[in-house]
Amino acid sequence: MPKDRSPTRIQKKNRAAILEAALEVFSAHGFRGATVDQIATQAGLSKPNLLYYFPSKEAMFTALLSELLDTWLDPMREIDAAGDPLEEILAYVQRKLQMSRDFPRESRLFANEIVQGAPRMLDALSRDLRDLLEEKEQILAGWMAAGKINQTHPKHLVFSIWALTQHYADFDVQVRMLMGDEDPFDAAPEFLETLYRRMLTPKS
Amino acid sequence: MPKDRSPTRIQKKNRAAILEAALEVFSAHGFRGATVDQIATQAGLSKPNLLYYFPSKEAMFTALLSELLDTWLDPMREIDAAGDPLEEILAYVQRKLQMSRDFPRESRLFANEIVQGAPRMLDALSRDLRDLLEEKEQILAGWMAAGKINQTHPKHLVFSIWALTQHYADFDVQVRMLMGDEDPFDAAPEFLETLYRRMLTPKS
DNA sequence: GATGGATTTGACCAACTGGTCAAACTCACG
DNA sequence: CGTGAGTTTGACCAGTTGGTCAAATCCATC
Repeated sequence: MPKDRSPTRIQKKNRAAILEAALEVFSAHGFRGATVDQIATQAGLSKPNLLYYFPSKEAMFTALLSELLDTWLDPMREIDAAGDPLEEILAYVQRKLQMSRDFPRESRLFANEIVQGAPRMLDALSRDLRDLLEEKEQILAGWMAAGKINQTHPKHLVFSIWALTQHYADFDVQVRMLMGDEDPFDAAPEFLETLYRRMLTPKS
Repeated sequence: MPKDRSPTRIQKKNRAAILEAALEVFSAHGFRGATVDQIATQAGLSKPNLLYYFPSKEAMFTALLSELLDTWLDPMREIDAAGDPLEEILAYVQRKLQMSRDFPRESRLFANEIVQGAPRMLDALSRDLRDLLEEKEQILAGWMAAGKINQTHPKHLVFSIWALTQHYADFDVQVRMLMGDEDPFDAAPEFLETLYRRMLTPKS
């Protein structure tokens, strides 16, 4: 294992290559389904070399998670209590959808883990996600109480945004199989905008 | 492997026990993450005995899939072109939500497989699901053209129903972690009814 | 209650997997 | 350049896993 002094040029390059390869392999096969050898091959390194940089397969996984979770939650952090309620929500939906388009592997990494009970992620989630959701839930509830958007269950509203946007990344093969030539992401932005606009625009 | 004559009492019982155990284990760990030994223990049988009834782990998985897929698609088959459009869709949403509540393991089994690219399921899906979706899509498009429900992308509408309802089964641990004591399925039916009613009720 | 097919299993195997280690190699720096 | 820390790897190991097989046991039928 490399010393934890300031990382050398080589350390930086190899750690990055390993995490990139780990993302590729873990997101495609899940933790159990991925092998260290697969990751090594993908990274262009030998297996013992990987284990020189990370003490174990599990350490690669958790390092990857903690690196990604922050970025993953950023779109939600941007929801601004001072902004226009409906537009804030619609913009969040579009940011989240864009994440599914640009980072499908990250989405599938989380999906894989959560579907299987999130045994290696629940701690991180309850640490980072719980408070964030609570905060934004307050904002949504405030907007509803003020009549700025239609009344509905704030938590379920957030879940629905997650479900609808991540579906395009997590179930990509199914969606593409059923859509044939058409790119799902062509119509998705408008579909979701319409859905949430109709759902949330208060009856004047 | 038992003869494929009419199955004996014991064959019926053991095949059922194995498939039930396989559902439990595959849905929790995915195909690669599940071991034959786990399934055997869960079924109360020995490992060689499992392999007497199914030639391989893969055979157990595909047998399970083909047994479940039909039931899984039933709620969609019930959509009736002759019924009241909005009520037909709302009823479908509720049926699908009920499936997530009553059969979360089945939902997670499919989710696990599809997230990983559905290597063992894509054939079955494109055989059974493609035509069914196309048929119901026509019905939805007809309703929209007739002004019975609001205009929107029919395929994305169906995807949204799948995403929203299955989310409660597939991401169960996350949802429950964030909802604390409250049972997600208490408010979900009303939330989804409201969502689709607002989205689809045509502007009079 | 005998008998032959159906069922069950302990022992086993080869392949795979995560991880170790000592030896070899590379590279920044004086 | 020499040198020592940083990096890489071939060989290896122990545990796990899917699957086999011959022998043992069970059970429906006559």
